Amino acid sequence: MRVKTLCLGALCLGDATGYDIKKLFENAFNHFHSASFGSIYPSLKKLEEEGHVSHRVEAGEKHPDRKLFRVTDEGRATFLAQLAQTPASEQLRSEFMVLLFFAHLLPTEILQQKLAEMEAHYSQELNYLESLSGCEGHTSGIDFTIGMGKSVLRTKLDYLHHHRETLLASHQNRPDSQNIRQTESSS
Amino acid sequence: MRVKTLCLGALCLGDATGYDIKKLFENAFNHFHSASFGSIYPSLKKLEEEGHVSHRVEAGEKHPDRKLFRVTDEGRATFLAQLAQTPASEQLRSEFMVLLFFAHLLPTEILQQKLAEMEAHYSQELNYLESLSGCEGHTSGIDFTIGMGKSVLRTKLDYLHHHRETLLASHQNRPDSQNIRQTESSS
DNA sequence: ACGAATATATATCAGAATGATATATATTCG
DNA sequence: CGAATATATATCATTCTGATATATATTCGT
Repeated sequence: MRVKTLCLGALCLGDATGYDIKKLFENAFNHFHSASFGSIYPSLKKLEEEGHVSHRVEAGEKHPDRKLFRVTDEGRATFLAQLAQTPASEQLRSEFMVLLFFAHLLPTEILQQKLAEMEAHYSQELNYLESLSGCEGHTSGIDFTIGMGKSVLRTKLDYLHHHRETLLASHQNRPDSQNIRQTESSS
Repeated sequence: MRVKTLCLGALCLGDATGYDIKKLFENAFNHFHSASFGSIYPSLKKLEEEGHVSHRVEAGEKHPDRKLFRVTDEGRATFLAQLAQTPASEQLRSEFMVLLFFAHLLPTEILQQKLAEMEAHYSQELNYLESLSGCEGHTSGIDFTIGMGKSVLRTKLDYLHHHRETLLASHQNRPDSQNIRQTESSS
């Protein structure tokens, strides 16, 4: 889904600045999507050119230059249509699994360190999602994403705990574990 | 991790063409990474300019124009160093969860359809990973990624099965469910 | 009270990646 | 025997990221 569409959706929840939308992505969308300022601001510009949103400047009050965007009726209709047509899909991008894929090329101590690092990230994200569970005002759909996110993270942590030692043991005994430093050469 | 680095890693497993590398990403990396031809071919070009890989043309045999790439000693060392420095991290991009986040704006039947669609994808990917488990010749690291992938997919399917009906029920009873077609207007 | 760090806020840009498209041959399959 | 699929390389417009620039307000420790 294009960042443009995502911005339009964000504005369907209420008026917001580009900065506000970024914060929404960092908070509510945290565990399943992200977008940078470099895509948000140009998106808002295009949305306005297309008549999907309008903006007024809130100046003077606190900070200057607060461009508060609002979705138009036409923009709202467009978002609804695009949303209904968006296929349900997911794509994981895991540097962690790339590391595991090539783990036989790494020293065991580095592998150990990467596993610990990933575990820490998982725990941190689980904590975050658990803190979100406490909050009120969530729709049932949002609760579903949080609940699913928590279940997945618990599964990942469990998997890590149950297979960590086995992995490390077989990594240390892997064939070629000496060939990392000396590649085919008999120094 | 840059596609350039990923290509270098792929070539550390054996000589390959750009096409072969794409196939590797589609098969072995399937559940945790992807890359398109539009990034692979330019990456190989740059890697060669930098002296990390070399190539020879395999012509005549079957198809013409098979550019078979091979990593140089320097390229292998570079990849090992970059791999060890890569932080363990993961990023999910889920259109499915975006749909759930905005589910209150959709008719219940569409939501139902999206849930079914996602379930089908999960099942399909689980089947694929289970077929990979049967194969031999995997390092312990690769087995770990497959095992973790399977566990996560089973958790997602379980979550879907256990919360589907509850979500659908509360979606049908959500406030504003009539306001989707008629926005504040009393036609 | 003061300086540092952080938060609010917008904007641009180089570099990277996607997804589509073009081109061409070989193989498989009904 | 024609269609579809697989093999193979390459380019390009559009999109996105991550970094950088700019400026003010607030918070926090000392």
